[in-house]
Amino acid sequence: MTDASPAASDAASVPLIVGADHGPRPGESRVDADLVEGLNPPQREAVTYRGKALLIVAGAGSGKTRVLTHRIASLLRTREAWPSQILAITFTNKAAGEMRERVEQLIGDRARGMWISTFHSACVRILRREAEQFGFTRAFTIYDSGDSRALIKRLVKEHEADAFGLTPAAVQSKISKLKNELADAESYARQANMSDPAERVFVEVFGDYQRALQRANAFDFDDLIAQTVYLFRAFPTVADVYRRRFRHILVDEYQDTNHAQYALIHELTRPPGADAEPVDGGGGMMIWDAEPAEGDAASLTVVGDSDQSIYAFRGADIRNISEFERDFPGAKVVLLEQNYRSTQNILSAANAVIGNNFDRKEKKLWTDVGAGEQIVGFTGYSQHDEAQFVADEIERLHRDGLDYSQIAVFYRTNSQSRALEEIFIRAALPYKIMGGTKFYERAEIKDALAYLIAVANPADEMAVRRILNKPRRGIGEVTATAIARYAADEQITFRDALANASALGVGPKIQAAITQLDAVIAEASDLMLPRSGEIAPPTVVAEGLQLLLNRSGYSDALRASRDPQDEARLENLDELVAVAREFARNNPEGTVIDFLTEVALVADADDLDDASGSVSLMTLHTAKGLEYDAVFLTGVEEDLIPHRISAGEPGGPQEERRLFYVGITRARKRLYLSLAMTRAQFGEVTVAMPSRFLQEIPAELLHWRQSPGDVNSRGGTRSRALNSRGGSSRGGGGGRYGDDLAPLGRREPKAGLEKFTNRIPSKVRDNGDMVLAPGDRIRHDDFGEGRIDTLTGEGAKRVAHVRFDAVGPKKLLVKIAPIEKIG
DNA sequence: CCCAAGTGCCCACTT
DNA sequence: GGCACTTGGG
Repeated sequence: MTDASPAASDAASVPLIVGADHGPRPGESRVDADLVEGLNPPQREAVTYRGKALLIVAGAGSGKTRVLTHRIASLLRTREAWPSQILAITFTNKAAGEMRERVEQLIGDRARGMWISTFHSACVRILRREAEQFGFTRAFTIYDSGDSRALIKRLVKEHEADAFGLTPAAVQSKISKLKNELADAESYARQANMSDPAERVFVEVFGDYQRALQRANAFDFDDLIAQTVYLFRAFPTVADVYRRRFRHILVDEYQDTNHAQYALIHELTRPPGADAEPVDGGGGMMIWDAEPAEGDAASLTVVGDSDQSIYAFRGADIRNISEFERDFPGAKVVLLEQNYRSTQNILSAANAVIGNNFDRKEKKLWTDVGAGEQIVGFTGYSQHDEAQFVADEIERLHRDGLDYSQIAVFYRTNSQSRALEEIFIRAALPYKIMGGTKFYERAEIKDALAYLIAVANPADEMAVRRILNKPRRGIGEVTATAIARYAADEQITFRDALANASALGVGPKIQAAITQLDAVIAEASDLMLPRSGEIAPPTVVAEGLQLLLNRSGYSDALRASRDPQDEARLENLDELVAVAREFARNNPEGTVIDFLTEVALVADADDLDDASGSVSLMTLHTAKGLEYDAVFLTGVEEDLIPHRISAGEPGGPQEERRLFYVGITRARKRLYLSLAMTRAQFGEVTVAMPSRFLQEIPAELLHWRQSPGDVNSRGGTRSRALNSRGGSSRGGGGGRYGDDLAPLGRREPKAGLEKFTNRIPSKVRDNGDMVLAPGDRIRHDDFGEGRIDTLTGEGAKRVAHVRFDAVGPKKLLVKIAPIEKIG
């Protein structure tokens, strides 16, 4: 950062925004006793410290949310700050909601007016206010990754960029990375190697992309942050408005901030007036000019834990937190190490695992609640087996009195949820998939939203193009191009060109269709866009949406369809209308723009509290910040965690370890680590190996119900089975299995099947080199008799396609299916 | 311009 | 094993 050398920055100083009639009284920094009661000394310090910069290094479960909320509450209660002077940034909307709630619990209505939101939401608020300053309108659209991908795809095609090896995905990710670094097409071009044709084309696409966004009056996700930074840098007086307003800035999950977010925080914590033209006018006339507040930077509190940094893939820069003290000389650092969440066994496992990351500040979580249960390990034969174990164990926990809502199942990749779901449905276990809500990504929902955007932001050509032929109106690519050309010739927007269908030189039928579409959008606009001065009734968004869907024929087309899926699509649209109604209830003055903002930014909105009574399923990333009595960490396999793709990336395996660490530390009382020996991927069965992270857990902490060695073993390897407590010998590799990771394919039939007394023993087997041919009859333990149709794959992956007499066709992995040849 | 059938590619994580 | 995109015939 640049010089943060506020003249006044000693600890007790109080922000000095004193309005004429209201404002906090300076000089009070008493913190009410109840706000520090029950806090340990470092927590207390983190709540009461008053200085310009505070870093709270908060280990997992160390009560950081409590500290943050109490800190905010104390600032408000002592009147050191008004709510409107507080900006608290959280990582998710959900976390923001919870924080607001908890502050309100502490101090009631006084909390109203705080900005507690994500980076993205905060930036949208700022950008909507200031959009006119730099060529946008406050009705701008927010493009999600799908939207920008569609746009980039078109541009890549136009530039024939794929000829240079530039795929849309690669271009998108490169642009995103650059924006997170605050680079734009021009600045990138200046330092790019422009003799490389691929670079030249990329720069062109990047530039076109940005111009297209501008023309569409739209920002992509990354722009929301970056453009706010540009705005502040280009318009110091605008920046000063927010610098004067936000006197206390608090940032949660600071380890996951990227450079743009870091820069934004720095812009906001610069002393106001430092780089502004002195606003003239004789002095004293400015709203915010009550004080010699010039030169007084806002106070900054950041909370984070570098061991939980898991978003490097989207530009998170761990240095933001590790170099905080250098960025903010004189910063206070408070370390929270006492854990109030988990048992010592869980913490010891977590400490042991994360200790393998080099280049980290030593930090050891501890608790005084005692050792607790051992961690339970289980190796399933397949992912279904593994899921069955999870389901059975959950049922047992539930029978023992644990509520479903206190149980969570984590996995590395979203695709792993399928097997779990299948088993859970069969077991009638109530579950809910958190995050990963694809609701707003469904085609019909995106279509409906595009209709709304066509009304709210007619400049957004992408949205209008999207609905042009939905439902089918006979308007294809040719017609769309004609419209675009006409719009360009006449210097009007694509949307306005629809009003002049007769001038397009298209057939009468298509003309009529265009005119009809234009009329529907116009009618909805009349309804939904409040005339100046008027405030539309809150129901107007839901009504307008309904109108658009009905009058456009969209709903009718789905109703008339014979595709059974279209019924579900209709239901989804009904749900969207219901969301709009709910939105109106919560935001009586909410406009269609506000509604679109919410659905664009709140992807996981649905999981606020309706997970009650259900087991929660989610990715490890989604799990961050949450906690459960019992946690199942599934798919603990090489290539999954650490993920295959991470292996080649610098810092990849370390980040994967942190992810694993995050998963472990979510558990309060019980932790289960499970894996499968085989896993179906891309419709093909592959052999899995135990994750290297498993051997980083001290053997005495982990009790294997069924170890990889148990499933895998045959004579001679058992003693080296992974941390095997069941194994008779622990000699040799000391429980390590580093050289014992050969896929089970090469195993021979083994002795000692009787040892698998715990679960599904009949399925744990190895058929060795059973030779099968099409036409052979076999008997399966569960499916009965059947006949082999075909065989595919080789070796351990050899698959038999079998038609069973009783249950029909099935695919079986020959190597290990519980089958025998008959006849 | 629309549809059905075929093929290629893919599945990291998210605001 | 599933989706997105292409292709060829109405």
